[in-house]
Amino acid sequence: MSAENGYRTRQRAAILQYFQSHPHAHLTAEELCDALRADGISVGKSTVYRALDKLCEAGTVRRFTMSAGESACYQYAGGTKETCCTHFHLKCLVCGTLYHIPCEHLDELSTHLGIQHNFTVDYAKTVLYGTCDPCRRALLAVSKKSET
Amino acid sequence: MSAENGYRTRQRAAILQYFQSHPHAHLTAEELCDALRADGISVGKSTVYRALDKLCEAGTVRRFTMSAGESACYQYAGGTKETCCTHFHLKCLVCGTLYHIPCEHLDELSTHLGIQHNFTVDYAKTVLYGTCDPCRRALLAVSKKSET
DNA sequence: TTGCGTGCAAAGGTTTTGCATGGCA
DNA sequence: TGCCATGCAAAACCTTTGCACGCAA
Repeated sequence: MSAENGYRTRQRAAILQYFQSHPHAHLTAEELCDALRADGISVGKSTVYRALDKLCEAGTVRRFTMSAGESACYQYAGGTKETCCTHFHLKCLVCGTLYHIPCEHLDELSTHLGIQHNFTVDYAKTVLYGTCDPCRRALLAVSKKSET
Repeated sequence: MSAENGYRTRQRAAILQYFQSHPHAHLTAEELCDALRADGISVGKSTVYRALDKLCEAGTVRRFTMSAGESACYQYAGGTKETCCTHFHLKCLVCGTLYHIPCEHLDELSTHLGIQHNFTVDYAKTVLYGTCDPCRRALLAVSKKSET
């Protein structure tokens, strides 16, 4: 369709470069704005949103939505679409950490869904929510404390 | 904690009854508002939000978040907490339909994640996104058409 | 009678849009 | 030169909150 993504500007280059040098960062539009400013490159908020939209369309960046009303988080999806599109993501609801899980079991799941349920899972948009090990332990510790 | 959910009012009764008579509906707060008005029961928007919050807390209703900026969707979760908390949900990104998939394969998945990856999946908050069969076919048809 | 529930309006937050200017090609 | 990108401000959007009044218990 459109191999051309438009003009190459200072702002877009900065945003792309930020993601490339922080491939595991997942941050909101505002946080990205701040990070860029910290790097000495001031970019308007609207520009950040517009650039993120384009990057999402191109598949370069992925957008995660937690709960409505909160900011969406963006993360680098790799130059090649394979980096984060061939495995599932686990997001801890407590600490917010995003875990990348390339696992055969999960591949089987999507195959199963495709064959048995006629549903094509979009790895790029799907995030499994739950609680990671460190946080579960921490929660248990807290709940024991409060049992006075 | 609180077996008592407060007063029983005309508005709350109407909302609960709506969900009970439309157990598979998943709609936004605004849509619920409109549906109630159509039934002859006018309920203020804030009241709907407040009631939905309570129902979510109680586990009677679940809240789905699609993408940031869009409205959250609410759906009846049944009187017993088990109805929708023991299986996964598939949401079609094209038509928006929510599919309930109680499937052994998916149970295995969560067991696997718990044992192998120390991650506790929250069924209530996790939705797998993708494309359902009818929509995939429709998309294929469209893309063939545009190949002039 | 007490105090929660309601509804309106206003505030809060994130994201989008309009428009004049600036920069890429 | 032409056109897209930028950035500011304002708008749009969903949701929450403040406050006076009404209704359940």
